[in-house]
Parts: sequence; structure tokens; C-alpha cells
Amino acid sequence: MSDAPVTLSQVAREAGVSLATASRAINGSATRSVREDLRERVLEAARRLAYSPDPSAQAMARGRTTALGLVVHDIADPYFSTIAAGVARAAERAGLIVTLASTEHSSARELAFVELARRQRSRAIILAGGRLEPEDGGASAGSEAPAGGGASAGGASGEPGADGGPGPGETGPADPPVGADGPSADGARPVPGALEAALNAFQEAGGGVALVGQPIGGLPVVEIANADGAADLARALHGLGYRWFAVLAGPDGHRTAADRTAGFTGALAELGSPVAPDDVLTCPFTRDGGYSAMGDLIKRAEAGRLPELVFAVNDVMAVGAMAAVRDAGLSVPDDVAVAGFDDIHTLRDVSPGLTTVRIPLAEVGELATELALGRAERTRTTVRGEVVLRDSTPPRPSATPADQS
Amino acid sequence: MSDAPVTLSQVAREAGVSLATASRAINGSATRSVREDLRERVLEAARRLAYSPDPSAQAMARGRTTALGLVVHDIADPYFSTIAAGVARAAERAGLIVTLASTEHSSARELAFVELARRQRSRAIILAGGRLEPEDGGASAGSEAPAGGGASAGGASGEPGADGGPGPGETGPADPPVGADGPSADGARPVPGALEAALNAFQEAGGGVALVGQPIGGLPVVEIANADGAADLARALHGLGYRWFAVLAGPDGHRTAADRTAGFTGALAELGSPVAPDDVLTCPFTRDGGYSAMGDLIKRAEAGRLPELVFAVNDVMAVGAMAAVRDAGLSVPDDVAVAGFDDIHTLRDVSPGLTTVRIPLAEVGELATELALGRAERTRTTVRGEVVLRDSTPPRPSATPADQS
DNA sequence: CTGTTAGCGCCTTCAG
DNA sequence: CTGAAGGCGCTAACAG
Repeated sequence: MSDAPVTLSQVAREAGVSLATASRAINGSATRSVREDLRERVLEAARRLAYSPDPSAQAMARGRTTALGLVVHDIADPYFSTIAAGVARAAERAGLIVTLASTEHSSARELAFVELARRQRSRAIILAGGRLEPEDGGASAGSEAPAGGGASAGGASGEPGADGGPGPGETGPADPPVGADGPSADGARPVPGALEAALNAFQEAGGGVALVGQPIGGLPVVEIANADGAADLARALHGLGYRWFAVLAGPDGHRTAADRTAGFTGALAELGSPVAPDDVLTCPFTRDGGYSAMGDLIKRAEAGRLPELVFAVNDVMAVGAMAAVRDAGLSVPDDVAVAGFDDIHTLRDVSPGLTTVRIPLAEVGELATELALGRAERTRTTVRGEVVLRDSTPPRPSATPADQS
Repeated sequence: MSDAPVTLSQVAREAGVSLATASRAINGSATRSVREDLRERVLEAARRLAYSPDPSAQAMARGRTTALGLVVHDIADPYFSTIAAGVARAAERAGLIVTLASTEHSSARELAFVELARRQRSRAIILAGGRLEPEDGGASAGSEAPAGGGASAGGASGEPGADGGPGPGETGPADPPVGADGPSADGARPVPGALEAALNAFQEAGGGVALVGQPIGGLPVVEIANADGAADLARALHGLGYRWFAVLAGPDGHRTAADRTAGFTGALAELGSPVAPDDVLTCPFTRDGGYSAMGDLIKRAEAGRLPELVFAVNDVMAVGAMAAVRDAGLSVPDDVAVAGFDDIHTLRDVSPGLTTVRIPLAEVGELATELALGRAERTRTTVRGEVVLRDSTPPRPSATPADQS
């Protein structure tokens, strides 16, 4: 029962052929075929011995792994875990092993993982996560202007070394080597552009790359139509009769947040219901961020009135905002309507149902995988969301009948 | 900029030492030291060249990878993604790369991944997920009775070859070999006990194993005190004055579900408020399962009355149940109180707040990692939950004052 | 303490 | 079309 790993040469011997032939029979070598009966014999022997190739050995011989790197900001976040599910599915289909990295929002870790992937010669890498502006100027518009500012360099430099000491256990002593827990973790100061450089290097080394969210340089990307989705949402809401909006806009420099905010306010401006600058609140991209920003809004409103509708740039924030409303003894949607973005599946049943923009996150993950593997036609795809109206934004009684699709 | 991977020998040359010395200096070999100045020189050279070891090569040479396999039922499920976050954190601390497998509930895939991990010589593997009874009899009680059944042969045999054609891109042609997308995917009929056997084989081959949830055989496990947690919950609820309970009990044969159900009903029986068999409803372990079971309950109750409180064996089901209540035009908690289990973070803000049993899922993931790495004292840990009372289960007016802690 | 020498398992030119 | 011979980058006995 405790069988030592079966090697290819064993299979070869068992089949009565040479190692080379066995190899060719099993992986269908590029430089053509093996006689049918031999191939049969080999396959049969492989099956009998329950042979399965050693990925490491293959990787060494071929100079390329069978691994697909997936790096996300936080795998516990439903946004990312849904994307991960899509990636996992597509990767399995492609016969790849996915290696997961959850950076916990540290751009230093993110960089380290990209470099690790290169070193490890991963087949491809997928980077999902809200790039911060300072990373690089290369938006879709003018690719100049590094867009200075943006003091928040992120958690950065995260725990240099981190050592990870041997620990009490009886695991082998030789554990984390010098630079183990993050290759060149030392040189990992979040230099602007470092990530792009690392990604380019990875690509030049023959790896596939796909970004999810916003582009970096000219790298392949599955873009999410954040601005368009938010604009659609704004129009729908306007159509329901809302006229006074506030936006919980996420942190400065967060591109996804900024795009959603811009799309929303832009569309409203066009409709003649511009959002006042004061009604655009900066806050963390999290549940707590939504909660506290909404709290501020309510506090501020104690003198006057509350906006009719608050748009939080993601569902998790929106749910936090709804909690703040409740905690203040007010009601959604009676005192204030709330809308979000993403349509996180786990939040489908919050009450009242949250109006939002549905992004097919799992598909996004699958798409990104195809892209990274070079199996897609284009090198750039945009996924457009779909407005989903629910009870958190009922039609306003005073609504002028308008389009509502 | 497009630097080909730096090898150890380059570092050695740069530092003016032999390959072996460089290796020793960098990984701190078991058979002790290197002179301080030489080590310095090597490290310095490594840094200058931005060297970082090739995991595949190391794996080959050492006969052991630096990979930690994590297999979950569905990474999109918040329960698993939270555990995954803990695993990711602990793994990084230990300098390990985590390879993720989302089985989408196919036990054939689960088995295939365990075998892959063995073949790949992963350092350790963590299996999270509700084992189904039929897997094996080896609970804590009698370890006999293979408990046959288990017809679902799963997707199995998945697309032999899968070819994955060269594709348009410039990715290498040689792609998934014959048995690539799942080692011995052929022999993967969900034979009862096969998983345990595979796990044992993996362990005997020197890999670390940790289960999350329920034990299999005598393998290391982080158990979750499902029965105790549910019993605590039952007592707390009873203390609040509830007397008539129903349970959305999950599917037959699902151990986690069964344990929670048993703990809950057992405690109530002791308290003199036994749950009637009719009030224990079998249903899928999902949101929709909770929704439809609650729907049944409501339908059935149209003649008579509804139970005072419905306990769904996990939060996601509970949320589905709440949705069903709302959709029936009823209210939680006015018409019926609802409680869940897990305390999924993303659901913290549902309204009314859901009473539940908090399981520190991320910690569970970290613990499992320690365990799998042999860094824990014991080989078996139990994580106990904590009852969290929220608005979905307010005290009953007619309550007899009782303990409530 | 350091350097030399074999491989780990597999793929891939080279001959045959 | 098949077999024999190198080598991928690194570690782990062996000498020196």
C-alpha cells in the first residue's frame, strides 16, 4: 500500500520499451509519433502501475511549470473568492494547478509573488485586485502623467524577513531559507512601476499574464466596466425618481472606486442632477468604511436632511451603510435608499434587497484564465455589468415616469 | 531587463566559492555551517544578482516540494474562503506555496487531488469540507461498518486527454499530457474508503495531513465542536423563552449537519422541550436548501401555527430561510425566529441580525496548517464556537427567567 | 570547513 | 521510428 512513486522508467521497463519511447507515448511529443501498438503498451503499463508524472521533474526538464498563479488581495473577500472559483474551474479544465496568494493588501507581497511566479516558471499568472493609482499612470486615457500624489503607499514593506522561525515541531530544520518567504523580499520597496516591471519580466520569460480589474501598461486584462455600470445604475435610479444622491466613494487613489464614482456622478450630471462635491465621501473600501461614512452622513444630516439615495461603490460597503442607517434608528429605504455594486452572491438575501450592478465574477475569473493562457482572441476584454433593481431603492412616489429598463 | 533566471552556480561563481558552499550558505544546510565571511559573500552575491531558488529544482533534489495543498468543496463559499485565508496566512509564514483545489463537491475530484498532491510530493495537504458519512465509518465511535452506498460517481474520468490544443498564442505546444488533469482520474470511482487510503498513502510518503471538520480514520484534524456549539445555542435559546423549535437539518449523511442537529435537539430534549421528528427537515446544505425547507414549513403551517424558532444548521441556509419568511409575507422575528451557525463574516449585517454560533474560521485554517506541518503539540484539536445572540431571536415575552449566558 | 561528484525524474537532441 | 546520452538547478553524500 505504501508504494513509492512510480517513475517513467519503471513504466518503460514494464512496457518493454525505452524511457524515451515511454515519454513520447505519454505526452505525445512534438516531434512526432510512436507506433500505435507501442503507445498502447506504454499507456497500458502506465495505467497498471498507476503512473502519474512528477510535475517538478517535468517542470525542470521543460523549463516551465504546470502552475497557474492567482494573486488576490484577500481570498476571504467574496469578490475575490468568486473570481477564484472561476479561475479554479478554468485551470482544472486546462490541466493546471493553481497556486493561490492572498496578499492581504500589501503591494510588497503582491510584487514578491509575481517575482516568485517568474522564478518558479509558472505557466501564467492572474492578478486580481484594485490597483492603486500610484502604481502606474497607464490608464486607458493619456498614458502620461504619473498622477502624482496619493500619499498612502499602502501597508508596504510588510514585515521584512518575517523569519518564520523553525518553531517547536519536528518538521525538518531546514525550512524557510534566506529569502524564502518572498523572493527578493528585501528589494521590495513599493517602487512605483515595480509591479509592472515584474509582470513584464514574467511575460518576457514566457509566462502568460492577465489582470482583472484595471489595466497596467499594455498587459492583457479583463476589464470591468465600472464607469459604465455605475452610469447605468445612476440612470436607472434617476428613472425611479431619485434626485438627491450621495456617494460613498472609497479611498482616494483606488481606481475601481474612482471609476465607479465618476461613472455615477457623470451620468447624473448629464441628467441634470449633479452630485454635490460635499456628497461624495471618501472612505475605506470595506464594510466598516461604508458604515462609518454613512454614519458621518447621518450625523451631518441631523441638522438638515439626508440624501434620497446613497450609492456605495461596492456591495460590502453598501451593507455596512445599511447597518449604519439601522443603527441610527432610521430605515432603508424609507429614510434613505441605498445601492451598491458587484452583486455579491452571499449578499443576495440581505433585506431589503440591495439594488446593485451585477458583475459575473466567476466568469471574469474564467475569462482571465483563458486570457492568461493565450486562449482568447483578444488580449483585452471588458465585462459589462447589469443593473439589478431591488427593494433598497423603490420607485419614488413623486417620480416623473421615465425609462426604467 | 529581460534577465534569464539566475542560477545558484552563477551566484557561487560571483561569490568565488563552490556550488555546494553557496547552497549551504543560502539554505543553512543541516550538516552545519559555513564560515561567516564566506556566507556573507554568498548572500551578498545572491542579493546583487537577485537570486532566488527554483522551487522545482529544489523539490527534485530534496524529494519534497514546498507546496501546501488546500482542497475545499467550493472556494466561493464564504465558509471555505475564510478558512483559506487562514491557511494562506499560515502558509506564507511557513514559507510555503499554497495550491488550491476547489472540488465543486465532487468526491472524485477530491480524491484525484489528494493523489496529485502525493505524486507532486507536496509538503502537506489540508482537506476542508463536510465529509459525507458514506466515506468511511471511522467516526469517533465504532470504526467498522463501511456504510456502503454513495452512488454519485461524480464527474469522474473528466475529459481524457483534453488536448487543450496549442492555441493561437505562443504558449508552448506540449500541454496537458495524457493523464494530466487528474492523476489516475480513471481509477477514481468513489470507492468508500478510497479517500482515507489516499490520505494514508500521502502521509506514509512523508506528507503532512490535516482535516478540517470531522475526522477520517486517525488522521490529524481540527474538529469543530458542532454538537456542543449547537447545544449551547439551544440552551441559550431555551433560556430566552423559546419552546417550540424546528430544525433545517441539511442532507442525510452530512456529518457536520447531523452533528449540529443532534447537539441542538439533544440539548432541548434534556431541557424538556424535545423537537418533534416532524420538525426536523432534511434539505440541501445551501441557501436554496434553507429557502425551500422554510417554504415547506410555512406551507405546512398554513393550517396550524409556525414553530417559534427555526434553527438552520448553517448561516447561509438561515439567510435563505429568512428570505423565505419574507417572501411569504411574514416577519423574522415576529412570526418566527431564526438562528444559524458559523457566523459568516459577510453576513454580519443581515437584518435582523442573525443569531448564530461563531466559529473562528480563519483561525481554524491557521491551526490546520500548523497541524499539517507537524508544528502543533497535539494531533487533534477542537475548536469550540461561541453563541452570538442577535435580533433574529429576541427574548420571548413569556420567558421564564433562566440562565442566558 | 569546503570542494567534487552523483544523481532526483523527465525531456530532447543526437545517433542507430 | 526507436534507443542511448546529456542536462535542467539543486542537494547530499563523499572526499580533501
